[in-house]
Amino acid sequence: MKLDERHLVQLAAVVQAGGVTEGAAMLGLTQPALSRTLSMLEKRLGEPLFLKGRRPLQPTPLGRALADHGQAMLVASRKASTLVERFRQGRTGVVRVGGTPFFMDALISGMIAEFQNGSPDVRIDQSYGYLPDLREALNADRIDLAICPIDILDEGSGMHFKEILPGRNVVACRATHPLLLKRKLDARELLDYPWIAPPPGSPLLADLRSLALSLGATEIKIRYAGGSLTSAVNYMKASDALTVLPHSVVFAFRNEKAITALPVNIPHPERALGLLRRTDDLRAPAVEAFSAHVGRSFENLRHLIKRHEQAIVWGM
Amino acid sequence: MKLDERHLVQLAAVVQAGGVTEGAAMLGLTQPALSRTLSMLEKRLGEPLFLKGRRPLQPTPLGRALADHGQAMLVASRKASTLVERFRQGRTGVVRVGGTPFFMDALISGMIAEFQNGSPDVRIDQSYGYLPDLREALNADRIDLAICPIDILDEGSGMHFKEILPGRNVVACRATHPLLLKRKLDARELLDYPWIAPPPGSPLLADLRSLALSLGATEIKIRYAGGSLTSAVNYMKASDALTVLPHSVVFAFRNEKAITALPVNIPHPERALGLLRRTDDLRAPAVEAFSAHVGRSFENLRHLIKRHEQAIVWGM
DNA sequence: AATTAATATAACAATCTGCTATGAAATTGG
DNA sequence: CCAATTTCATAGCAGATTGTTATATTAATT
Repeated sequence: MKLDERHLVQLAAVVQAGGVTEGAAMLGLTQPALSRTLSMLEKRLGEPLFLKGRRPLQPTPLGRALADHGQAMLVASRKASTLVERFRQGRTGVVRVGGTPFFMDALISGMIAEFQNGSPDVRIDQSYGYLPDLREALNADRIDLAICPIDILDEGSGMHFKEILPGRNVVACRATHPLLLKRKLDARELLDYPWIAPPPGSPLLADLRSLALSLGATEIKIRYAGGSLTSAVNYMKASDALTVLPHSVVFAFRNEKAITALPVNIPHPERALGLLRRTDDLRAPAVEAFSAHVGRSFENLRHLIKRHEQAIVWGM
Repeated sequence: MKLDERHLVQLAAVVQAGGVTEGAAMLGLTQPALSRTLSMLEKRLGEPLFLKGRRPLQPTPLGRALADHGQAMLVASRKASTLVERFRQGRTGVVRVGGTPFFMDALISGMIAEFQNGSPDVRIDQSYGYLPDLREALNADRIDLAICPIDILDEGSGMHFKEILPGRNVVACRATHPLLLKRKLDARELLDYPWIAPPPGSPLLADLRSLALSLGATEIKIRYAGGSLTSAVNYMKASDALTVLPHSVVFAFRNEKAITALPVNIPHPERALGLLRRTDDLRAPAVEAFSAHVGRSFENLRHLIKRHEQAIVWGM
């Protein structure tokens, strides 16, 4: 005997509400609609679901038992409804985000935490990679969103890119670095210190090379390579080593007062940090919401940086 | 967003089966029917439920989550179906049975246990009463079935009566009663011993009075009254007291060898034990099954009694 | 590139759903 | 005990939904 799920739900509503009229109200139906469903059910089952001629409507044992199952369905139905609702608002779901390690570690991880304060039911799956990997991952639908620096010319090819922070690199060092004491800093003095190489594949590695080139050096003293951001920072804290980092990454460490940027201008790349997504992706709302959050966070960050720099200037 | 329960069930089937075609088979539908349901769901939700252009069909996170709820409904639906099935076969449900205390305690309770060995999901609610109460309870739908002795003339009035055992009373005593030793027993000797009165309201009480009358006694020595069957039997075991009991009740105690019937014939009442039900009751299958079981059990009992008596005769 | 298997679409008949209007029955209050 | 009121049942109808078969697309396989 196959039973229509809807019928059981309606039965449950009637039993729970204690009457056809109230049950109908609970479901947003009219009373005759429900009444008919009950009649049909009873006719098909060949068994009464309610004691006839008694008014507070009283279910038979069978009626009550079936209503229990209907209740389970009703509950599942409600859960499904709220699930959809929340999903639509981007308040539930999964966002698979990939990005370059330094940005992810220094900035995005914190933004994820903030985002989840407001949307605790959105899970974030983070992965690391550089542009080619991320592009590939997007195309293979292994991630929904990539956060990475991209050469500004590099567009098209089924991807949508949204710039969230202009590219700007600095030379980072520990806050107690000897070069910071100099009145006027000659860029060529940088070559006297050991360097930390950014991870292979990182655009920063290319930036470091072009920096060296612009300083007229054929070679720089790479002392340490392959470490994550935390490793690089820790290494810097304990040495006079220098490295090239995005300004925003150094800025993110400002409160620790352990590392800082040297006051030298270095060529800034024709590159900007941004959000990369497939254009044909039917963006899930949670992805949309997270992207918007990241966008807003970086906007705040830009303002923070601007105010911070003005303060520095005033302070000088 | 209200979702059609049926749609979620279908979604669950597709996700569980891993494909539209197999999901359709699982539900006993055709593939296009399911396919359309999925399209409609996606259109209404505005969200994809499956990754497009991938085969084996793979659900999106939302699709999977909704399918989980659908699965819950599917489970509830199946349970409801088997519930109905079993209910129809009388293998589940509630039977409210009322009866006279002695028969219930001596015979019916055991039959209930036997019945439930085959139908463990049928609950039996037992209550006690004599004919007027039972009639009333049947009419008020407090019980489904009454088991009690009824005067054979007494019929009609919206009730259906099925005789299951002819009325036959005996005088019961303990197995070691002195009267059992007599070669020839004069009925008037019964008056020399103390008696246990059946409970007030019991037809046995009337039978006891008419017995006394037939023995020419104006009065009999009532020593004990008001006890249940167990009490009466225990009292008998420890004394020379006599009482009037239905033969079948005494027979039910035959294995204990503690009480027995005196070999005297006493007037048997124009009364029979039977099943009483309302004629207009849309007999639930469980009630039907239980009634049938009780009927069969008493039939067995009749044969048992017959064989037992023949054995006794041969043994004499 | 051809074949195969699976999914999507189309068209149509039957059913079902919901509604409004109205009748019947049971409870409530005098 | 009867009238008023509330609640449930029934009827009729328009529109939505369901299922079917036949056929077109699409992805995987060889």
